[in-house]
Amino acid sequence: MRIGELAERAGTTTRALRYYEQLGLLPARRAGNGYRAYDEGDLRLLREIRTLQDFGFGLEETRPFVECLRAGHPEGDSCPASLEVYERKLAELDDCIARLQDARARVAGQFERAVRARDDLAAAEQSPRCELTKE
Amino acid sequence: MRIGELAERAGTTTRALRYYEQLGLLPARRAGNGYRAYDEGDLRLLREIRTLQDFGFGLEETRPFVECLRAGHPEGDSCPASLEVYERKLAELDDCIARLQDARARVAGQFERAVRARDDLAAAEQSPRCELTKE
DNA sequence: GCTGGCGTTGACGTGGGTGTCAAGGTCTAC
DNA sequence: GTAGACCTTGACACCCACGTCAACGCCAGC
Repeated sequence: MRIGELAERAGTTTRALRYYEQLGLLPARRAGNGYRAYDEGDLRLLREIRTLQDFGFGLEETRPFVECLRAGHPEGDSCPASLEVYERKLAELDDCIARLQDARARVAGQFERAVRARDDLAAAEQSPRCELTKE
Repeated sequence: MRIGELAERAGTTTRALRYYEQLGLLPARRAGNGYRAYDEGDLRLLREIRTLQDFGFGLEETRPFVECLRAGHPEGDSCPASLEVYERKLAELDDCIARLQDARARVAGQFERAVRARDDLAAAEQSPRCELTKE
């Protein structure tokens, strides 16, 4: 299988595959003419990479999973190193979510305060009868 | 006030201030020698920028707030354009949080499945008495 | 033999907010 | 006058996962 076919079957691009090879993540054998040659195992590895990326993993974080599969294990997450990446990722996600929720709360607070200020001002301008009732 | 003093008082760097000027976000007057000259009003604008950045706003998103202040309003969020940015940001944060929570759930699911698989395998290896009891 | 569709490598661009360096000008203090 | 702290502009570096383009090689079909 050549690069174009693999890219299509995995739903990615040839550019990405060349990049993965450059990182040493998905090295390819070469045919006699210099073309990259892939097999079904590579497709499996590539699908593992894409799935993890979809979860928000960086490419380097997918490496333990790929190497685990390449070592012959049934799943990419059958190895301790992969489980550690899961744990690190969960902690990272929790931290990120917490920070975003904090930011959201602060922005919401500012927004509500600003809206109240605007409405108060509008009310004051619309009813200067307060002045009249005082007089 | 020159650039170094303003940067220090706002807790940022001269590099950032030059960048903001390049964006037209915080233009500076020039002294006779070509040095940038800032006043207290600029410090106020800069603090607005830093506060919003702290909330996760991009620099372009701070522009309506800065222009609102520069137009003489008491707060950066006294203008409708600023309120719109708040609303857009809240929607964006909600969307981002939801996607992260979804990713977190999926990773957690994978993690738990992988741990169970590992433990099942360990249990099977540790007690091959099943074989003996069969015989 | 020629066209078109594959493949190859290499290099630069993207975005955001700076860090850092180079090569110089300006001001203050001694 | 000179050292040192400040300022100026301009330019390149960073991160990440590629997109895009250039200039070329390989191969199948007509």
